[in-house]
Amino acid sequence: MGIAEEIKQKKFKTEYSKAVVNLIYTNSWLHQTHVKLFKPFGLTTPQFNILRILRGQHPEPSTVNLLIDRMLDKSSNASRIVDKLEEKGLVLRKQCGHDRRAVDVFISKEGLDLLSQLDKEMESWEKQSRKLSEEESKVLNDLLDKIRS
Amino acid sequence: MGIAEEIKQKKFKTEYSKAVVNLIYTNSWLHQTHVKLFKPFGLTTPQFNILRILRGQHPEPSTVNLLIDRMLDKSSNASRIVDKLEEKGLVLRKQCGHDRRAVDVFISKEGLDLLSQLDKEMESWEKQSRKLSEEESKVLNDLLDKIRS
DNA sequence: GTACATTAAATGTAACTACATCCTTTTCAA
DNA sequence: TTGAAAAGGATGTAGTTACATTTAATGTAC
Repeated sequence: MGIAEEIKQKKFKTEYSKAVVNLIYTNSWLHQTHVKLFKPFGLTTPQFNILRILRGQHPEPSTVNLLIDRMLDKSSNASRIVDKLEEKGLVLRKQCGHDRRAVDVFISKEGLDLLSQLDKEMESWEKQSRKLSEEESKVLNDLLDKIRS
Repeated sequence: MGIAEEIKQKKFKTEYSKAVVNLIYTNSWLHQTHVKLFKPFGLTTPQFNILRILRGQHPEPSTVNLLIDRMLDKSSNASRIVDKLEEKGLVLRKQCGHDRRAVDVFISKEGLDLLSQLDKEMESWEKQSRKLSEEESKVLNDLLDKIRS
């Protein structure tokens, strides 16, 4: 079912304005599936995102500023997300050696273990529900990059 | 700049998993621009979305359930968004004639006027910042529809 | 008609986001 | 060296979302 039927809007002024709506709608759809996927593991989507960035840096630490810089959703509060992850024992905070304003954030063993479980979940979800080929995905990536350019 | 450079993630397992991240990131980018666009008019993005649905139905009313059904972001609370719009005089609520549980929501003259102002803003924003042709937009729409299929 | 399930919407609440402000440390110009 | 500006992060708060519960009206089986 196309976006027009989905939200019962018959006409769009241009294909582009339809694409803008479609992007928002598809993102919302995707977000719902992620929420359902992460919930059994007690993680929200921003928490998952931060954990993945930390793993990307591992074993090097990340400062909070680096996390903000790389977060997908710039609007959420990195400092407080790290609070939550720390409470759960998934990350560690240490004062940075050479700049005492900065904080080094590390992913813990528990964090890495949780992520590797989630990797499996994500992978099997992708396999099951994936509708695009690699070539189609490549085209989509190029178009999305172009929108923001 | 492609998504990989943008969030400094060098490698993705598949083009599809890259597209998933790209979709989230691009949506966030788009959301920021909408927030900036609507702010001078005192509207949030869900409020704008609800107003547009109401205009689509106008002069027929919409029930709250219809709004929920068509909202782009299913997670937000339609009833409370209508509260805000009502406070601002942009919509009216009336008890529905033949089902007294239901509420008919109408867009007001003020609401229509505000939207037509915003239309102009949106249009000039689209003209300025638009990077995709109609054909490219069409391809994007098809791919997004396919992801959700 | 009466009881029970269902539906439409509103509301309570805990958590989260958005944004401003604060605190501490660092930088840098005079 | 010292005082102002800037940077990194934490925190306060108002508003919003997520989700469960409540209230009221309708539908339905008996």
